[in-house]
Amino acid sequence: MPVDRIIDAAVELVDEVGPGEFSMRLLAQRLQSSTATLYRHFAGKDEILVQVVDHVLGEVPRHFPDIADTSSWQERLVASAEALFRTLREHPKVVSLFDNHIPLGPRALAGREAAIGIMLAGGFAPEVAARAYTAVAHYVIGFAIQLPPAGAAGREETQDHRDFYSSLDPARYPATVTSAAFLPTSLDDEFHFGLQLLVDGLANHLPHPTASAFEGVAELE
Amino acid sequence: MPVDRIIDAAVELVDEVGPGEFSMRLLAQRLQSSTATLYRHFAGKDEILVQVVDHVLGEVPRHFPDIADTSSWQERLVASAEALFRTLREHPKVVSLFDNHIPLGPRALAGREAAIGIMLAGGFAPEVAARAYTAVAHYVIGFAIQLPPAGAAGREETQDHRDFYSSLDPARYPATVTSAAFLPTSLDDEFHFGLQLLVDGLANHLPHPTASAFEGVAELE
DNA sequence: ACCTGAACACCGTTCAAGT
DNA sequence: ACCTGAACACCGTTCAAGT
Repeated sequence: MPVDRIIDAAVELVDEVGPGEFSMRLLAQRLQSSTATLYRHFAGKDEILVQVVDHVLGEVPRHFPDIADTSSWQERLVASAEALFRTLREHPKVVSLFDNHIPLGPRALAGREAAIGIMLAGGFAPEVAARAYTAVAHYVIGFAIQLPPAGAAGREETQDHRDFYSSLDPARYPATVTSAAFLPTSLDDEFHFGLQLLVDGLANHLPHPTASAFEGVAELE
Repeated sequence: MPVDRIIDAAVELVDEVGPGEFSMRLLAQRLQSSTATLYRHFAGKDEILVQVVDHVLGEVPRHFPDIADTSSWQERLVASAEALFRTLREHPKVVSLFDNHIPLGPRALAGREAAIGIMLAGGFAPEVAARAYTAVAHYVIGFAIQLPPAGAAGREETQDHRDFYSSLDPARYPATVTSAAFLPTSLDDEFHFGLQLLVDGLANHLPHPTASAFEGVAELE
């Protein structure tokens, strides 16, 4: 019973039934084996789920568009965050497993290395690069972890939320109702908005402001 | 058996043992009752946990510092996000319950209303106000949900992470190792950095730039 | 009306026993 | 060496039976 076969089946199973319904018995059954056999390869359920997380993170590079070497750090950082987001959207039930710990498996480390490398190459100080990665990564996780389970179809859910907010008592929730009609239709748009905020804010932390948000000021000085 | 007593005990129990170990039997035992009695008041475990989330969100206003009416939208938005973050840090095991759904209970709605109200009062268009709230809320959740369980003591964990990143092979993870030494000591600092990025980025979305990031430009025009 | 013990069909994990 | 059935101590949920 190769370890990889167990992990592959575990990812499939979590994708299908979610971490709540995932059980050692179901996994053993799917592998035509028994639970005790699983315990010969893994210390327990938690260890398997840690490997599931890292396996999914291994799919992130597949979502990277081809980016020219001349691209700005902004384009590269946005592309890497969106690649992570798309990967997590394909495995919505796996995102729950990001609870209570920062993934530290080999694929997670590779992603961290790539993102911090983008910042350093962009001219940021190491301290800023590390903080920037943390901020962006947590934003992506926070967005992904609250996505409704896949079954409900993304756009319908968005519509449901808008309708729900619109239906509230305007006397009690005036700001919520006012803004509800303007909620973005697309989850991708909504995600991209916050991501762009972070990137725009980062431009102010470059040691020697070049292009970007300071263009106007630079020209006038 | 009043409903409030059940919720209070449920919050206590989740705080102590986490959602994983939380069980209807343990809750019934703590209330000197039986599980079947709990089912007379709630449809099931999930419904109780939804109420636990909303109860905890009710504590957010306690973490609001007194803010003068003359404060800027930046100060007010930062204060509200930090109030949510502090609340969640006091209930680290509850944060896992934010999985897979956006809280829509009365306390959650009150928080949403307050934050969007801050943005509208600050002069933002309703569309931007809604997107800004979504971005900030997801950032806070994303940060809070990956916090290690309380037992391990916050600062030690941070130290552990720094040591771990520093100990990696510099040939394989050059950017990670380089930046590791500069990781913030305080989780609050790390949280505040990303939050400030979002707020800075938002200033660019004001319809008529007033004070803030455009000060220099405004003075020169 | 309100509560309960016992039951059902499940868990994660372990271990003696088989090949 | 590798695998397994059966066991242990748990789950969430239900329901007949008690007061």
